[in-house]
Amino acid sequence: MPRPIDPTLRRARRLQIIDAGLTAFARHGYAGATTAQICRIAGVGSGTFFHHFPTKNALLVAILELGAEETRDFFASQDQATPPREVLLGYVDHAVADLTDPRAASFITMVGGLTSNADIRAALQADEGTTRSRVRDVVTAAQRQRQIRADMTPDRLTVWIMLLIDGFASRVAGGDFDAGAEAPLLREQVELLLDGPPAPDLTP
Amino acid sequence: MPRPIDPTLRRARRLQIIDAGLTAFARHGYAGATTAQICRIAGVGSGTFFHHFPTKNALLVAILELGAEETRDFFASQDQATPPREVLLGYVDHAVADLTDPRAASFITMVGGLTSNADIRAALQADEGTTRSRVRDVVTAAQRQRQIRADMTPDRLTVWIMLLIDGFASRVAGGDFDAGAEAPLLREQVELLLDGPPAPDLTP
Amino acid sequence: MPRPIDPTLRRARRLQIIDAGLTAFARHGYAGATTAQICRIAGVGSGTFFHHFPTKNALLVAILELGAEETRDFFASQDQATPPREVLLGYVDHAVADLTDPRAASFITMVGGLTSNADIRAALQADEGTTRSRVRDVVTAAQRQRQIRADMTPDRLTVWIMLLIDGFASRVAGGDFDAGAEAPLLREQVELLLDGPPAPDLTP
Amino acid sequence: MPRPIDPTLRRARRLQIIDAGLTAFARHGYAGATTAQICRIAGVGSGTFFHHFPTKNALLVAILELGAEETRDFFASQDQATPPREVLLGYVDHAVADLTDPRAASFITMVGGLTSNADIRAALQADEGTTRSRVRDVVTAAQRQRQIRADMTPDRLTVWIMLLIDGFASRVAGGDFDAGAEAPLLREQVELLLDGPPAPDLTP
DNA sequence: CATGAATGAGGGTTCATTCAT
DNA sequence: TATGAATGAACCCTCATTCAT
Repeated sequence: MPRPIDPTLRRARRLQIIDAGLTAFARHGYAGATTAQICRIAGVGSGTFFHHFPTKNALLVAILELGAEETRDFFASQDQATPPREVLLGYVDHAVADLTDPRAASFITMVGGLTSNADIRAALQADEGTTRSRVRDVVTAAQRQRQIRADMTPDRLTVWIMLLIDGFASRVAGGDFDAGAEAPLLREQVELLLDGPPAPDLTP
Repeated sequence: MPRPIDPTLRRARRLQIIDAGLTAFARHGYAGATTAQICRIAGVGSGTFFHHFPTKNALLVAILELGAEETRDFFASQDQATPPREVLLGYVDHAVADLTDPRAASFITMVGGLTSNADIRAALQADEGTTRSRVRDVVTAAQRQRQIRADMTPDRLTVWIMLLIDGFASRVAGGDFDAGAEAPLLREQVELLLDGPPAPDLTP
Repeated sequence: MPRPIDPTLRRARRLQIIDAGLTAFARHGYAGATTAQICRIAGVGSGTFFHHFPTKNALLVAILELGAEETRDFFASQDQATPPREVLLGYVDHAVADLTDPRAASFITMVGGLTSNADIRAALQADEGTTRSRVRDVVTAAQRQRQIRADMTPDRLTVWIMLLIDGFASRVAGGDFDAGAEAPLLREQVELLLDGPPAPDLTP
Repeated sequence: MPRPIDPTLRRARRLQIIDAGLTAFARHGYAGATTAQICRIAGVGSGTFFHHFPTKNALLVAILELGAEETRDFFASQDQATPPREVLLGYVDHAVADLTDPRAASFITMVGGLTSNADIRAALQADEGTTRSRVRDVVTAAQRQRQIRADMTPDRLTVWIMLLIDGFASRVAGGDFDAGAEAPLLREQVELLLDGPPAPDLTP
């Protein structure tokens, strides 16, 4: 007899473990988090963990991929008619919304420091690459429509937008910051970046 | 037998190990770096390591304290006559200069994700506190002298300055960034922050 | 609900798993082979495996018993009229024929090193005992009929015959040997054993 | 201050662990023996084990290499004047002497069944190769001096000598055999092999 | 003071076995 | 009956730390 196994259940277990991993990684860093902790948080046995993820590494990669997917979804769901500048600011809001979960902030911050392992590095770059290429496309469009400054390459502007978000995440992770309350200032800061410094007053 | 040990030598060994620790922590994260690696990099035996630092923890704390001391030195060496606004921008430059060492960038980024251990957390907060109180004092002075915007509390402005530096560090650590080349834009962005958005054009 | 299960089918499944076990045990040794490997080779799920064998141990025992049964069958099928010496040499040929399957050679070799587990040891001894008692009976008969040397006890001769077969298996397992090509030499060697060294030439 | 560490001590510890490994491997097979058992037998902590051998694999390899070295030593210490035939029989005696230690017999038997791991396989082949090349050289010399049969290639004769020793080991390991008591018969059987079957009696 | 051998708790991972479907 | 998800004991190995030399 074949197996009437509900794939939804499997998916759910996977997400349960992914969520636990997010918590543990955010709390203790990657190397500092133990699979035992993750299992305890997820409420599963160690065997179950490795039934779903071949290694601890793979769990991290899965988390990153989930994040990349979310990013892709965000950009895919944007109305083509929305002005690119609005899309960029919308992305910032979207990112901030994620950072409302302090675990996400810590996770993002700690993930930045991961360089030792090869396949983690690869996954990180893939994740970054996803975001960056999406953002850069919108930046390029916005420049073409003269909605933002044109004196910086799209790539550079993209990196700076991500810089602001990273810095924001870092502060949220540090706990000296309420993501919600500071969101408007982040938006403002991004707009200042997109507009560039005001032209010097040349009135005689 | 007396100990004619040259305290200079001892200090040198200490710094040698501290430097190795910086390298290893930056490369593998705190938990990921092993004392064996650190010893190898420093060129000392494990026994020597534990002669100078009772604990791996203690090494991290020492590195943080060294950083805090540098920060104190920076502010202590400032000419009282320098306008506070200039001091702030000078601090940003100072921070960027540190980040030219990619190890420093990685270290700072990864240190942000450390929350599990009690005495590390304490050392981190002490380090942060040092910087923050120094910066806040200067911010306060600058506001009093109307050199920067006054619509944000000194604390909030301080955090945001540090946010920009953290974001910068994160991007340097990520490798998509040349600290030297991007420094001017960081300065510009800090100035935009300090000035606030330009008043809307009210000319009739 | 009745169980109209075809016992033939069940027997087939059993053999399928037994065959997979032979392969896996030969390839990785008993402890080194995993039930997962065996299941994969047999093309069944782990649940099915444990439906047929309560234990990995039990599978090994079953394989051994199958071998013992084959041995019993061989001797049972011998024509009573055949001279015992011929039966012995026939048994050697029979054993070599089995060893043409390199899995069998590896299996036999590795099984020799199994001493830790109690019920495995018991099964091994039972298997051995079967062969040994059958061979010994024939040896005894051959001695009585003066077809082979009489200066060794039947038991000792039996062990030495098995020694030659074991050594042969070991070399086949090692891969430096083609069972078919070397079979005649094994036969010759057994005959030398059965005859003993030639009487010294006493001719004046 | 440098280290006055006695390298003899290190060597002794190594041998202590090697001996424990021999015991454990012989008793439970390679995969079946646990590093914990080995440590217990050797009377050292697990850390010490891995201080001396990077892996369990490496321990097995070390044991094999020790054996190969012994074999080399045996042949190196042979007087050049000894007739090659005597050297061969001397080697057989030497091998039997080793097999007096039942652990050695079990170890040799179980090692024959190891094929899964790459570097173990390599070490095994190196070990085998050592013995085989030494034996073959002597066989060749003996043939040249017409001390043994010439109707088999040196390689083939070599393999058959090793076959007899392997079979002997297997029976010692099985416990149905006293190595010392059976040694003469092994010698006899080897001689039968070296001489070949007696020429058929052609006297009319 | 410097060294590295020794330690053992703990970490990631494997695997025989159970059981709901 | 057949399946494979779930389990946790046990495994191999790592690593911070201790201590005799």
